[in-house]
Amino acid sequence: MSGRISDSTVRRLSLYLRMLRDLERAGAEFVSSSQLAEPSGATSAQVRKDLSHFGSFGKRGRGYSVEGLVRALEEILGLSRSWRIALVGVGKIGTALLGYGGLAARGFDVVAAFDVDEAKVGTRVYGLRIRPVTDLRPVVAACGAEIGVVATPTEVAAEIAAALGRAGVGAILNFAPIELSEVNGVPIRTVDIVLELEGLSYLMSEVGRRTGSGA
Amino acid sequence: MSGRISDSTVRRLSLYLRMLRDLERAGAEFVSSSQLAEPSGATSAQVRKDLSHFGSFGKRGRGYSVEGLVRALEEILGLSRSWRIALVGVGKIGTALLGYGGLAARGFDVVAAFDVDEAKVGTRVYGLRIRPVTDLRPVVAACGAEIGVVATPTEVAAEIAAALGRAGVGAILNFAPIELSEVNGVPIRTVDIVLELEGLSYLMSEVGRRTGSGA
DNA sequence: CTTGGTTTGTGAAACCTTTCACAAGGGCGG
DNA sequence: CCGCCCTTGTGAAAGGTTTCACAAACCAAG
Repeated sequence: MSGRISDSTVRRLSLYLRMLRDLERAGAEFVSSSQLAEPSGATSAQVRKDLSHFGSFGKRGRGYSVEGLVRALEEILGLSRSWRIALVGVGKIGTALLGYGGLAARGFDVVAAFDVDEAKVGTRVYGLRIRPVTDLRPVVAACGAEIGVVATPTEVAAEIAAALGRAGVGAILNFAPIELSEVNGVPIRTVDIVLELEGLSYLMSEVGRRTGSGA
Repeated sequence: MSGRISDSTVRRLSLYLRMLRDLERAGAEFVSSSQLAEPSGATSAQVRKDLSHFGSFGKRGRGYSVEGLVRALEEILGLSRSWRIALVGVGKIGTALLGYGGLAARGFDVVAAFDVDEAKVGTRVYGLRIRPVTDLRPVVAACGAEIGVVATPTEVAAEIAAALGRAGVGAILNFAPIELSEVNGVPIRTVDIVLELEGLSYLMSEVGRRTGSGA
């Protein structure tokens, strides 16, 4: 058990947890690895292997206790607590995030928002007062945000990420289309919509090449 | 050469292309695999291996012609043309996408937008008229959209994705926090912000466990 | 208590991706 | 034309992830 856990495993654990919470709400007592596997497109063996990295949670012949596994996965994923988010950049994406209730519902609270635009600073967006980026460090420290979100133009994304790291966040989620390298052990994950679209573009073109020229 | 190309390879190709375009704008003539590798966090060997799946683009001793490789990658990724997008769901994320100039700038044009909300239907958002979802099939067919974007609530995401598939799109980008399985050979890629945050939550908790209890 | 049906946990095998290391090729100065 | 230096393209090795397959364990019924 244990060792270094791959991103794909962690990703699947989140998906299992989602399904488990649905099952819990529906009043299910036990669930098998094959039931758990279906919605995430995994196999039952994969579910068992994923869980086995962290311990032994099931009963042979019976499956997993829904409630028990929910608690275990919340513990593993760090979701038995809530996290505070500092958002930098209240443009289109930033605003969409502030208005997205799904975050708070899952334990991710945006507790501070920053922008350079003086016209925005001081106003309230979905109830949260926008602060000037110049106050980033003290405000992040004061409100104890653990996660920084970069929703700025590409040009300043790296700089802002570094500033968030210095301000003390433990992880960063980046929406700018640029690959940021982790600084000071602060992991950075990038959500890059254009990259996803380009991936789809490749797949569609590949099909064309395959069926088109292969005839 | 060729065969099945992995997602990670395609992803990196996009990143190489980005850097190459920057280099082209800056007037560079040639680039080496190691220069190309740096911004995407890859190694020079990986760059060469990635490219080798599609052919032989470099000159030994010299590197790759920037312009030549830009054209080659655009061809490979299907980016020497532009793509038409049909957006379903003009809520917060949908609106942010409509306003995001970065899409059109990179050849992804949103040509149709749909919503169920009658208050929104008929209005214009960033210049685009919102259509009722009931018109999805004919409108998508008429405007020839190749990519569908699902930006609806989770509950209807699967249904909308299926409808987009039937309407004739070749690929789907999904923003709802649900794993959708590809239907009819239409690939679906999901951008799941909560999943990313949970991944970061895991990493932060892991560090805590490692340093905290390992003492 | 024993038998039978079921499902976990897990080594081993298969598969896939990344890294290594070097021969082959190309340009340039002399 | 020659020799030197540089960088590609690529088999082979290493490393990682997924799938397989089965013994061990559990429950329920008789």
